[in-house]
Amino acid sequence: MSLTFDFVQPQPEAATDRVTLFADVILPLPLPKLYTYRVPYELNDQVVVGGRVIVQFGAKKTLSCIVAAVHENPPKEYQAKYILEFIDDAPVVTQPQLKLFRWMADYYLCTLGEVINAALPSALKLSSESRVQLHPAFVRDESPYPLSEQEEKIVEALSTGEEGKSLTFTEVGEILGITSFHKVIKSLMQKDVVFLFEHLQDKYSPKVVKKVRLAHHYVAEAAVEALFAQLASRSKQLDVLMRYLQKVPVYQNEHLNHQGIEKAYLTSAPHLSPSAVNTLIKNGILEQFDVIVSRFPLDDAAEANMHFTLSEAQQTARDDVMQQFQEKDIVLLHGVTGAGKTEIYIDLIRQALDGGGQVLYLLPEIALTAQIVTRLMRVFGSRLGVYHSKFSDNERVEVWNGVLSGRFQVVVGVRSSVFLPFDNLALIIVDEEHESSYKQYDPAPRYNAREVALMMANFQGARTLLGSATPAVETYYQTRTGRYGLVSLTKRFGEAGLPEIELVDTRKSREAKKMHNHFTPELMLEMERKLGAKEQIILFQNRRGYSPFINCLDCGWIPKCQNCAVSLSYHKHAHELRCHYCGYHDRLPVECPACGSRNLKPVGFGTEKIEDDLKIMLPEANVQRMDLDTTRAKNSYQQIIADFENQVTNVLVGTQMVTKGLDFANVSLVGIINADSIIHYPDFRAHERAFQMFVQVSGRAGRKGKKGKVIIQTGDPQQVIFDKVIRNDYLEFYEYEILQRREHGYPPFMRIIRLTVKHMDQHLAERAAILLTNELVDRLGREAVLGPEAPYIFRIRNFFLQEITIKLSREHTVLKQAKADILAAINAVKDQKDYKQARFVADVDPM
DNA sequence: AGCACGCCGACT
DNA sequence: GTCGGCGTGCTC
Repeated sequence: MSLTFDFVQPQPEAATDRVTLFADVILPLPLPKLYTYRVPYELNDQVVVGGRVIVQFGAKKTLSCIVAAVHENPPKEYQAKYILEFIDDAPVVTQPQLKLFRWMADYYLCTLGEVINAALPSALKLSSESRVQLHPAFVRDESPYPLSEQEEKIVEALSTGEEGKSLTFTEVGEILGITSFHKVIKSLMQKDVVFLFEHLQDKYSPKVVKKVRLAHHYVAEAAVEALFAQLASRSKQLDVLMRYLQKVPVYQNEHLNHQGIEKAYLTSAPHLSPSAVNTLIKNGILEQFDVIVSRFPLDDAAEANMHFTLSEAQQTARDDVMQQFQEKDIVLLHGVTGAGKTEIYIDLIRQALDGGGQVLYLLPEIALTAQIVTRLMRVFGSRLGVYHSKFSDNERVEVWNGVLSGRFQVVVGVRSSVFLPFDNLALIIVDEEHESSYKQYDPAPRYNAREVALMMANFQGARTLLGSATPAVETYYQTRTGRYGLVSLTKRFGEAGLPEIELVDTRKSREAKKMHNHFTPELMLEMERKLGAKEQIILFQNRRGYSPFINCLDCGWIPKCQNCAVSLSYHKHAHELRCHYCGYHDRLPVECPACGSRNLKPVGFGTEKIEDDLKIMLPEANVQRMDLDTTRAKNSYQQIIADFENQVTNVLVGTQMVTKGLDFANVSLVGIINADSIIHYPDFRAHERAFQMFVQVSGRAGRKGKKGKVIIQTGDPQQVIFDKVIRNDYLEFYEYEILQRREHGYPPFMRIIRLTVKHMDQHLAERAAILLTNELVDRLGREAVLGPEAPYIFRIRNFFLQEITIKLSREHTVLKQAKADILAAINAVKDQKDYKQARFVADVDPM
């Protein structure tokens, strides 16, 4: 498939309206190619590449889609349908984005439609089933924007009837009696009159801030003066008024008044009295109103008021990065945890902004906390946009449009922020670049945001700074080949020493019958000691739930998931058995369904059991658990962090979540309950992941000058990896690991593409996989294709799985041809009628 | 992804 | 004899 994105500018000459234009359009569907629609003559000047149009697709569907190219070549085999409506007069997807999206579709073996689908917030997708609702902050007749007659009609329709009434787009069209109603909806959304109705909306309670502004009849200059005269003897009220005018100079620009000011601001200085403010409101001089704000405060005043100074080491590192950017586009900042990388980032961001460019700061989801956002807000104020997956769709659109309009020059965000419409990037920062959560797995595109960021920087001539305490082996390798620059920061900020790491042999303790549940005497003793000293503890156990399975002691029966080939995990709190792969859950049976015995015993342990045991063994401690189960609700994550920060809780038990980006000053002990399950994972990256995990958790121990302690429980303390963890010797770990990778032909020396064949019928899944393997071998050669093989968990959601691993050399030409071959091989199998129901998933660079 | 068209089982 | 099951193919 070849796509062109060349924008054929409609000619401004008189002949324009004679030209027949066609638009190639990206439909938000997993279709392998673009579709061509015809532009109505009279609307030739309205086509915009990157703008949205509404088209009829198939017999029944009208869809909004993105114009990818405009040209004059009528399709030969079919009659193009007309575009029904143009929504945008400026692109919502920019040219650089289209280029990037096309690269993503090619590289990750998916369709452009899938990329667009993942990229656009659904509010920009406008399907005809979408619904709109009056914006909670909208007050009739008080809108700052004039409404057209049509817009008034919709407001009328939405405000008659019960609170929170909503209309579908189709209904809006019916009310207006026109088919081109999308522009009206877009305009209403822009004016904050309506917003997209989301089904989850009831869960979303917007944060409301009380604001005040001058009543409108006082806004004119003469009126303000009269007001001063009127209040001459009320000094308290004058103070308030002065402060308001200082902040909102309505005498310079009357329109400033509409936005008003936070009520709290008027009472924030000691000489100001809240009662004076209330009196002014009561007398109708000020008026109070509510505004819905996003979770993170925008504060213009905070701008540039944070002039922290970098330590000497930080300055050196910063200068070094700058130096290397002269020659290299990509630099790795390898800094131990707690070395103060964030300050360096902030400094570099500031410089990039001063140069007039945009900045993207990527963080893994769990590291994008209120802590870091508040800190960045303080420096960058309203120029900072925040893109987080927990935000509502409307908030995401706000960031999207803010980037387009130039309102947001810096965005701090998660994986999906690589989709935002940047067109002038100067710097991208990928913090914790080794994190596997940068890789999206489930719906296509199965992209790695780090790699996409690098490509985006390449397209836009930006520099990329990768940051990590434990860089991915692939990344570090690139510093060795000289492709990436390298800057190392080895000292912890504030001279806090690295924690002391102790290995404890669980096998010995178990043999000596000294284990207290899953705790060695050493860990128990240390916990008691730290609690006595009023210090805090983090315990890491990489498995949620109470126990990974239940076992009948009499007949050996183990409950299994009915959809997947896994045992069901026991969740004691919910009193349930759950499948961690498909979400199936059931009540815990009272007796064994196989033999009727009541001897059902949990085997193994997860975070929930650790929490439970601790509550009994250390009754005086306040234990909190942090894992997927306790953080599902919207604010629970923040709550757990806050409680631990404020030392309401003493012990935090958690999964991976506790290892990332959280700084707690009072933590002096970190315990890894079971290191072995992490090391012995059947995957070539197991050692790397283990090393990263251990070093990252250890980094949580001991900050602010205190030396922390880490206890690692393992059945085999002799394993080579521990030695490197204890000495925190990344380099030694790297040298060891890179040898393995070279020897066994893994990344960074080879590129891996994993194909998964899925079928409801086990036999057909196997047959299809064998057939596909043969097709692949024919095209790529025997040595490039491994498998097929049933994965460890060979059945998920009722689909039997077969995996084929393809190893390719990293040369671009090889890769390009190989991908074409892979697609051809898949199609060759798909076309056989026996395998019509087989599904094929390609994962490029799997993690 | 949807949605229509089409060919085989249990019902008025 | 039909209604409807979902398997297959198409949508500019």
